Amino acid sequence: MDIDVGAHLKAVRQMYGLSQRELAKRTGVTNGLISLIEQNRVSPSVSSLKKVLDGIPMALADFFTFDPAGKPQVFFTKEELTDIGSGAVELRLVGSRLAKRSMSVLHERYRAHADTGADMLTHAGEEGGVVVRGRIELTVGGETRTLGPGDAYYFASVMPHRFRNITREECEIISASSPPTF
Amino acid sequence: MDIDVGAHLKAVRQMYGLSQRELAKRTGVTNGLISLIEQNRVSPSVSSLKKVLDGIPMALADFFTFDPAGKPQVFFTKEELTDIGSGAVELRLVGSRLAKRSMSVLHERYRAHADTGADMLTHAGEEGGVVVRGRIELTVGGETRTLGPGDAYYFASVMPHRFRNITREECEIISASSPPTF
DNA sequence: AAAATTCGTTTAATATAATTGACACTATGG
DNA sequence: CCATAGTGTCAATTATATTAAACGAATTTT
Repeated sequence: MDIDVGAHLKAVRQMYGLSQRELAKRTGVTNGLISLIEQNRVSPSVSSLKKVLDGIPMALADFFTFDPAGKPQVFFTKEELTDIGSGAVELRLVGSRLAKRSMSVLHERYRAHADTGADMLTHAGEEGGVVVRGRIELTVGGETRTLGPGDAYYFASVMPHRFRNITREECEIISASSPPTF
Repeated sequence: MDIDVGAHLKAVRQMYGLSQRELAKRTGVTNGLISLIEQNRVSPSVSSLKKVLDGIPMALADFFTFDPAGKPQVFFTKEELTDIGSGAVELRLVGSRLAKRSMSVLHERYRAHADTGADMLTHAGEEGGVVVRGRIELTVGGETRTLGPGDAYYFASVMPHRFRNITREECEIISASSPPTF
């Protein structure tokens, strides 16, 4: 098991300040079962795990993506964004590159004629963003469009994609990827 | 059950061109069980579902977010963003509210003195964003900060949080939540 | 202090999931 | 036409999840 279902459930339950019995009452399963699950002495059926999570409430998908980490930094001034610039494309990540999280939020700046390259990017997860300033040419899975301020995109990152600034002006984008790319 | 685990597994399996027996061989689970699961005649334990998905391979989280439907929209003009405005806080979602995805990417606009309310929000997942224009006062887990253009935030959404525009000018933010809030 | 809550854990009984080994069906080829 | 190998399903057995009730420890009440 790559995830410790028991510890995970316990963390989630406690984060919501619920006792095993309180949670049990809202869910239609017994407190004893919740105890056994949290000790990893049984592997709950999907249907009972669903019942338990319904009482929190939390979706199954959320449970398996949930990260019960510590207390990371919340606020970031623009100077505190970690710079992961690579040439003509300046990338500023919200939060540490190392911290465990479920997303990358990025402030991207494409200089004039910046290009992520012809050998299209492709990786796991999904990404989306909104253009804040300037114009960008985006190619996703064969299709190409030019987006201006206020325009947006969202796609599964397995689709080959490429960002090109075909103008003489800088272009700024706020984007997010899940799971984190950086 | 809000999701049909059986049909879901069948769709995933067939998408990868595997027979029940082929999949069973790679997973350490019997073909009979796979048959029963797909007919929804049993609710598999998390451990057995995990074993099955390992043979594909696919993570549990991916399984529950997976959408066996067609290909979604990638590009969005600002007019195509789906408006989910609620009074003084204008929210524009990238992509459909219904489509299955792993994030919400939002273009948020806080009118003068807009406030998400004193009864602090709290929900599953994580959210982050960057301020594009104006200033916003953000409270997360007891701590309060005022952020300006280029500043950013990132936190687990279970922490009680509140957004307030305490200025006379509009404030614009690009944000993302994972898993999707909307 | 003793009694009453509340907490998480445990045990024995029961319900259900999972395995095994067969079955019926389809297709392909000798 | 029969043989062989593929598919998904099913009945009986075994293994395991789940229930209901009781337990001991730690707090709170009176």
